[in-house]
Formats: sequence, C-alpha cells, structure tokens
Amino acid sequence: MTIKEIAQLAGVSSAAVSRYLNGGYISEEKKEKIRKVIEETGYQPSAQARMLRTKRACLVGVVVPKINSESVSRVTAGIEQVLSRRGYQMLLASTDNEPEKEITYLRLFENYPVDGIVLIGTVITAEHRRFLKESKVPVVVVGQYTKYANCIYHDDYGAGKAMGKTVAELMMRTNGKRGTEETSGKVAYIGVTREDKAVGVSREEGFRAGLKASGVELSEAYTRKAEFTMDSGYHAALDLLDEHPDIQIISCATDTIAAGAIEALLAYSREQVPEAASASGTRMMYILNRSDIRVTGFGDNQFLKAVTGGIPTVHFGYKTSGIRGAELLLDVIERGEKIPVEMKLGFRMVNENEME
Amino acid sequence: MTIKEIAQLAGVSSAAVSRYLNGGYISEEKKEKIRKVIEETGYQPSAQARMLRTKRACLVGVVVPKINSESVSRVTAGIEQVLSRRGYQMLLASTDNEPEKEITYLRLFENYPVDGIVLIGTVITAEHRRFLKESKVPVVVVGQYTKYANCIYHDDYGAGKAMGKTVAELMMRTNGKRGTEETSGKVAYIGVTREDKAVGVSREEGFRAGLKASGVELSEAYTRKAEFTMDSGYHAALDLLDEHPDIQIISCATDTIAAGAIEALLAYSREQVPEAASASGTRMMYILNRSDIRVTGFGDNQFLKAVTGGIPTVHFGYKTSGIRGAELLLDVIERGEKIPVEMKLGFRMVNENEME
DNA sequence: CTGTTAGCGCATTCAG
DNA sequence: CTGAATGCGCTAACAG
Repeated sequence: MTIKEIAQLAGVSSAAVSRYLNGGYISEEKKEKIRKVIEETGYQPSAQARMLRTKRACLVGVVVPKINSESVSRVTAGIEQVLSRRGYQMLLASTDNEPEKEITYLRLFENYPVDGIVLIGTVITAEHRRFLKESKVPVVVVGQYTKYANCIYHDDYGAGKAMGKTVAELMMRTNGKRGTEETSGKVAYIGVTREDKAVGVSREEGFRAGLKASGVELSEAYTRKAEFTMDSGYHAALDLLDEHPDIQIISCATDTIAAGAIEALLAYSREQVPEAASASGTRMMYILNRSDIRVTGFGDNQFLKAVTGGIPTVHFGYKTSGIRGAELLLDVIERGEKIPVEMKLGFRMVNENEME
Repeated sequence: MTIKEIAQLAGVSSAAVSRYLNGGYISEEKKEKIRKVIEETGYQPSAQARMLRTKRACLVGVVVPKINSESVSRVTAGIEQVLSRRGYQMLLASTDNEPEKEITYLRLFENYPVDGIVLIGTVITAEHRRFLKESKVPVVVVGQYTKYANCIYHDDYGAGKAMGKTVAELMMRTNGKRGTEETSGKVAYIGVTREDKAVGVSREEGFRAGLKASGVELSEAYTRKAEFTMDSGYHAALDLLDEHPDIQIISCATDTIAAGAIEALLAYSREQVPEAASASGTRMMYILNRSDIRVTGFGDNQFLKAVTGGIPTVHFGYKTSGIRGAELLLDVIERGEKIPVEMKLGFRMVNENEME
C-alpha cells in the first residue's frame, strides 16, 4: 500500500492524501472519501519514507550497556516519561558492555531516522569522543562526564566519599579503635575497570578519600576488580575471603557486585558450618553473611534490598538523570538550543545505620 | 554529506561510489580515489535511504514488556546471539507492560526499516491478533502460544504441574500426612492476570493439577493476584500472611514476585522478633524466611539464587527461545519460509530438594 | 568496469 | 482548496 494507490482508489491526488494525513487544507468531501479508502485498505503510511523527506521521526534512540539492570531501567524510565509526554517514542540498543558495539549502534542511530540519541555511558574512548564531536544528530550522555556533548552525571566521588566515611565509622564502632593497625587493612573493596571514569575512578577515589578522612586506609591487597556482574563479584569476594581471613567489610562498586559478594559469603558460611545449618531444625533459616562480615554497595537496588533487608548503599537519581537528559535532548532537537550543558546530580546514603 | 557530493569530489559517478560501498565492480584506481574522499569527509551513507530502496535493513525489532527482567534479557541475549552471527542488528522497544503500547511499537516497527519483529508476548488481545495476521513484516512471538504467527513458548503447564507436585511433597514431608484437613489449605499461591495465558493460566492450572495429583487442594482464599513486580508480590504476600497464619508455603508465579514474598516474610520476622534479632549479638544474621514458611517461584532468577541460596523454582529455556525465535525469523526473512511453526520448549526443576 | 536513468514512498513547493 | 511536479539519498537496471 502506497499513498499513490490510496489516491487512485479515492479518486484524488497523492498530495491530497498526504494533506489528509498531516492535517493540511482539504475539503470535507474528499476527506471523507479518503478516510473510507484508508479504512478499507488498512493503509499505513511508511514512516520510513516520511522521515526521509521530513527529517523528523519523533523518535529517539537510547544506547544502553545492558538490558537487565535496575539502574539502566530507571534511567530509561525517566527518558520514556518525558518523551512520551512530548509525543516521542524510544528505541533501545543494548551493547552488552562492549564499547565497540556502542559505536556501532551510535552510528546506526545516526543514519537512521531518529531525532536524537541518549548514550548511557560506560567507557568513553577516543572513538566515542570523535563520534560526539561529529555526530549529525544531537546526543546527550547520561552517567558519565564529557565535554564533547551535553551530559548528566552523578556525584560518584561524593557518594564514594560518603560511603567511605560510613564504612570507617562502622569499623570504629565495631572495633572501638581509630586508625590503628588492628582496624586498618580490614576493609576490602571490589571495584571495576578504571576505564569507567564514573564508577571505576571517581567512586573508588571518593571511597578511599572518605576512609582516609576517618583515618582508615584501604590497602591494595584488599582490593579487586570485577565486571559489572554478580558472578564476577562472587569470584572476587571468594578470592578476597580466601586470602584475608581478617576482612570485616566488603565494599562493592555496585549493588550487583555486592549481590555476588553476598553469595560468596553465603557459600562460605555453608562450607564452614554445614552441620550446624542442617541440624538446626529450622531449615529455612539462611545465614546471609558470615557473622562478622558486612557488605556495602552503590545503586540502591530494590531487589537486593527486598531479599536481604537492605545493605548500606547509595541512591543516585537515575530516573531524574533520564528525565533531565531527555529534556536536554528535546531542547536541542526542537528549539535548537546551542548552549552546552553539564549537569551533576547528587545522591543519598541508604541504610547507613543498618543493623546499628 | 550525500553520495552525490562524494561522487563529485572524487570525480566519479554516484553509482561508482555506491558500488564501492557495496562491493560491486570497480577499478582499483577509482576505488582509491573514493576511499580517500570518504576518509577525508567522514562520509557515512544514510542507512535510511538505502533501506527505502533495498527494502532490507539487516535489522530486527524486538518488542519487550519490560527492560529490567532476567527472563527478558535472557531471551534478547539469545536473539542477539544468532542475529549478530548472521549480520543483523537488534533494536528494542519496551512497553512497560502496557498492551496498547505493544501495538504502538509493533506498528512503529512495521513501518520502520526492520526486516522482522520478535514480540516477547504477555497478553495477546484481539488487536494483537489483527496485527499478526496483517503485518507487512514477518513476526515471531516468543513466550506465548498463538496460531497467528510463528511462536515459541514454554511448557508452563508442565512446569506448574511439576512445581505443584514438588510443593505437595514438601508439605507431606513436613506434616507427615497426606491430603488431610491439616495439610490442605496451607499452601498459598500468588498468580498474575489470567489475560496472560502462559503465566496467568497455564502455569497456575498446572500448579493446581500438580497439587491435586498429590492430594493437595489449593483453596481460593489462599490465592492472590499480583503484577509482575516485586512490590506487588510483597503486598500480596503480606495480605496472605495477615489473613492466614497457617500458611506453610507461598508459591509465586514468578521469581520476581517470590522476591517480594520473601521481603514480606522478612518484614514479618522483624516485626515478630525485633528484640531477638538485634540482641543476638551477630548483627549480620538475617532470617530470610519465617522459620516455618517457604517460598517458591518460577524462572530461576540468578540474582535471587545468589542472595538467598536458591528457592525451589523452574528453569525455562529463555535464551534458547530467543535463539530459536531469531532463527525462525531469519528463515522467513531470508528464505521466505512459509510453513508456520509452533515450538514448545521444556523446563527443568531447580532446587526442588532445597534444604531437604 | 562505468555513468546515466529511474524510481523507493512520501511531503512540499507552486501554479492553478 | 487542489493536483502536478520535484527531490530526500540511495541502489538497480541498463546501455555503454
């Protein structure tokens, strides 16, 4: 079905049909004829051809690192919220944490009918920068700082620092000492690649600074790097536990990694007290953490909170960043806003006094 | 930048450039010239215009009910795997569990340059059926049975039945009785809307049948309906617990709902033994379930497994359904396969003897 | 091997 | 108000 065929069937010109479709001048009489033909045929105009002409799609593409993530879904929920309110639709492309795929999908969107792109950033490579500089369609980056595009990011350093302080206090409360050898070296950290500036660098540096401010040092032997997966967190934590029996706290760069760490502690407990657990009579009792080890995270994952009761973590305004990001994008799409924007969003500690 | 401009700059025809781009006959000499111009200008062909011509996009659209879901992400992982291997890319559209949005996005994809569509189905309405029947592009439905399109679905009934039997056995082991009043009425079920044929009907009916086969009856007073969210499961479970102090098992239609139920039990335990918990000295000990209540789910969620140690659940071949779905789709896209296919995938019980 | 030509399906002039 | 004509950027014949 093409607009031309509809025009023939209705005995009008294709232009008339086009006007009918787009609200141009047209007589009631022809309007009715066209309406009927369209109804009968079930004709649907090709969005594709329209876009080739108009250069407007009322569509934005969002490139995300992965699909199954609470933080990502909160951001996209925010984006979707403002988009739909303003008559836009949203398409997603998931890169499965492969930066090269990110470029591929950015280019795909660039040459596809989308009016703008939101990149939920992880690693910003030279290729990324080149793209941001040269892109034909407006882009806003969410979750990472960059000077090559409008961006909205979170105060990862501040959040890390706050968490560092919280952890240090926890240690002190437990040990009743301050910065002595007895306490130092007993907090472990599972981070991520430093290529991720927000999570891998700022968050970790902040964490270190927060600890230090309270007189606690994070020793290198007590740190590990993990991927952004539970499984990776599990292995990192296991490794940590094997090598350092004196660990009291395992702080993780994300709640997902923290979930893996909790899994590791669970496995550890089982190993250590298989008899006690199964002989206890109340089979349904799980010991989530080795009694002297606690886990912290970042991201305020609701799932984790539900099933564990909540570990100390940080709430970022993910949904807000999505909202603001979409607004920024629409500003440049619709109003040609040219002034670059960098926006930093705050955070909120969660469960810092958990189990106090 | 258009192909025409490149052609001028390189002193060749636009057709030559097109051939260069698409691997047609072209002399080394011109090839070199064109290569240079393209490099200098950073020209990128408009995928959009190309598709208008070729009617091929090497792209498939996937409509999903939500983004933050392990089952959905496993399906898309499967799809992506075969797609990328065959040179296709994947775009996602999330409907946030609103069936109307599903139609909207299906129509978007229909008129957008995609070669095919995968619908991860929830509710199949009359509108859906109409779309499936009339769609201009091939569609395959994953997760629901339908006769209006190629579909791949899971044995929800069988899985429900197996779970029913498992639960019944659990009850019997615990109570040492079989089908007496003492045991009947003590298993609760949190289901979902019956509009979802797979999860809301088959799974639940199967569950009932499984229980019945073992002499246990599920009484209506012990069932609740929930959305596909943790929060909804939480409230449903709380309600159940309030009304029926004799519940021994809460079976949930999904692991996500089960997570909510676990959260409810946690909240309950806290309420009931606030002193005991905080006075126990080992602050990090969580009691996940009220000692006499267990929770079961469906879906084999890895996150849940990690942090709880694993509840009885069933593993569906989600990734496999994605793989098969994509293969089916490509068969009709590339080879014009016309024979309709319905594929039912099996399941595997997980943790059925958990804490035996 | 190469350039010219003719559309893909639509929206937009521009004369009526 | 309306239709004929033009072209968005590209590819697919077609004749060189």
